[in-house]
Amino acid sequence: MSVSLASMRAEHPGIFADGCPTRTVLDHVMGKWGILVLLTLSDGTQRWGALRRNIDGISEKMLASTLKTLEADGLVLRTAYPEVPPRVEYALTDLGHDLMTHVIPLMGWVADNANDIVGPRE
Amino acid sequence: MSVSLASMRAEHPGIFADGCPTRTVLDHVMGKWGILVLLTLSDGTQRWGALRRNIDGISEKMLASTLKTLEADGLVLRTAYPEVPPRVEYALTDLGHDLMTHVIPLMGWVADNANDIVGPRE
DNA sequence: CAGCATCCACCTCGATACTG
DNA sequence: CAGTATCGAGGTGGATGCTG
Repeated sequence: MSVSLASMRAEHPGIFADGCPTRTVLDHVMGKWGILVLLTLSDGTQRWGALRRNIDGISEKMLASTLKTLEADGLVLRTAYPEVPPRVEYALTDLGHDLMTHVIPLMGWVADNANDIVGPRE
Repeated sequence: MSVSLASMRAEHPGIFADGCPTRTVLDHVMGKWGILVLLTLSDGTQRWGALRRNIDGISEKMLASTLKTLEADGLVLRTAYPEVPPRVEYALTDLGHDLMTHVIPLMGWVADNANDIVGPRE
């Protein structure tokens, strides 16, 4: 495991350069909604409607496109049941869970420190 | 330290809701450039010109506005020396270093897995 | 229920030029 | 060297209405 940008650069030359895959991952995962979707799914499999309700402020359009991107990235698994009415469930893949292993502590830090950062100003 | 979204919600009711400070922090830190600036600064104090060169693809405008936001957030410290020619140095604050403690491992994971995520498709 | 299609307002961002 | 000012294209994302 790398412990600094310099050591990461030593292992992966050109890392984080323009056009590097890491940039794409960053854009997908770190975007406005990506993290919130993944975070919500880290609580367990959920249906479309549940996601929509649990992620405050997200529109159907953004939920759909975010889920599609994350599914294509192999972080989210979509399972549609051929029933009437339709039922579709979303869950994290193993890769997604692995990612959240690192993201959850970060979110914990953000939750603990958000008021110190934003609070004094706004 | 929380280990799940549910436990975070137990500690901080309304966390990650619309308008919650965590949303603002997420937008600042996780934006396209915020993470890259913080990551570059985690290697140590750097001057404006060095940052511009080290962060591939960033424009002067975005570097300026990103630095201003992060400085206002208390994550980055700006020090201007009253010299001719001007010299300005940027460094992480203690809060910034604390944040990067959690971000660096995540970036390591991204570096190791980016090809698995993006590679097969693009 | 779980979406997709369309429209469009905003806002981010890059390019360029200029300043102390 | 370290920025600021201005402009304009393009993308993000919200609102609405419709479908299987």
